[in-house]
Amino acid sequence: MSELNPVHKKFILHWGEMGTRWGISRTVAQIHALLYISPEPLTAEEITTTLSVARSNVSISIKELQSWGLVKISHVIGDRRDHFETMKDVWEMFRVVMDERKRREVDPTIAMLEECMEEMKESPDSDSHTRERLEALCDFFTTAHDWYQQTSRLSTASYRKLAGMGGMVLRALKLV
Amino acid sequence: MSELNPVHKKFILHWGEMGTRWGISRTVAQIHALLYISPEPLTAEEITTTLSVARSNVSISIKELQSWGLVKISHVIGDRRDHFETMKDVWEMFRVVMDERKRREVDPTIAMLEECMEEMKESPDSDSHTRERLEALCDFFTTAHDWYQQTSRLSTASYRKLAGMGGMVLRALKLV
DNA sequence: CTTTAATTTCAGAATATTCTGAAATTAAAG
DNA sequence: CTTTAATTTCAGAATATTCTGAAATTAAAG
Repeated sequence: MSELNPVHKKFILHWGEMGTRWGISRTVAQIHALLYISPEPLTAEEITTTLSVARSNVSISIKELQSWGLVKISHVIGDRRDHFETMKDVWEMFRVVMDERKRREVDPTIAMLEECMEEMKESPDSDSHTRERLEALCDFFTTAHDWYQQTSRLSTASYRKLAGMGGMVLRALKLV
Repeated sequence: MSELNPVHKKFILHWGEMGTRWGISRTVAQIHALLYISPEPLTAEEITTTLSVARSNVSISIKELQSWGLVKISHVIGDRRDHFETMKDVWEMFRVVMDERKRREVDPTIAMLEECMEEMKESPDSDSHTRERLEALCDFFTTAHDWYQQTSRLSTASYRKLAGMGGMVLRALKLV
């Protein structure tokens, strides 16, 4: 895995670019891509040489991936270095990312909106327009949050089943 | 709307920060927040003074919001300036954002994965591990894509209904 | 305890992004 | 056509982010 073929390169570079569009640093996303296609866990040193980035950058980026719950340390007997690997189940991977984004961004946003609405109670007559808008947003986020709570713990197989039945479900519910 | 009260400020600042976490510039997100809570369309000049940013920054940021389909121009008789407004339906708003992100990021990623798989056909025996991983990713994205195609055109009311029935649906499908 | 490999920290360099202000352009009004 | 308000463009400043390389720390091996 230390010499990348053209397909490896293409995938890793693309994944790195996508990362930057979603607020993830390029290196973090590239390391994730590399670990994802690597047949076995890699050491920090191997990642360094394969991606041509500084050793320290790899260290920090791996910490970041660990904080997202995307990378785990594994060890090899007779080798004292840390080896890193990422989950291979794509559905699980996206669930982990969604969970973390919910925790980091959606939850604080709901909290902020509730605080706003609390503060607006003190001057109840004025600014009914703002109240209305913030209520609509809060309502959206809490509904989405509830839906997510109900579905996020489904197994990969259930997700697939649900996705496959999409059209049927909607028709049965007379939503289409 | 040119003098912001504490709740307005809180909301706009928070929305701006959230933007940066998702690859949107702070000003772009703040303008979106301001227009969202504004009872009527605003001119670029009004946005400039309210948010204390350069006029040119407002111009560029509004172009960006327009490219996302989130901001529309409206006109007032007897006033030759452009007035800007954003949609007030939150569900519609997120649908528009999802559509655009799909177009800009998911579609190119699926295309990239398909290209990779095409290129790997030429050396079919080697690297079955990479092929497997890329196939899993491609499968995930296309399934999610299909599901999205089926559900994204639902009305706001249908979304709400579906979200409300979440648990029931899953039980009926024996997924829980 | 000493040696050495592995890892982390962190100041500052490199880079990328965002923003400003002046100049140029566009277009409405007269 | 001329004037003027409105808007856009864009070079470079300001800022934020990412990355490097050296130094410090940690911890395994002997």
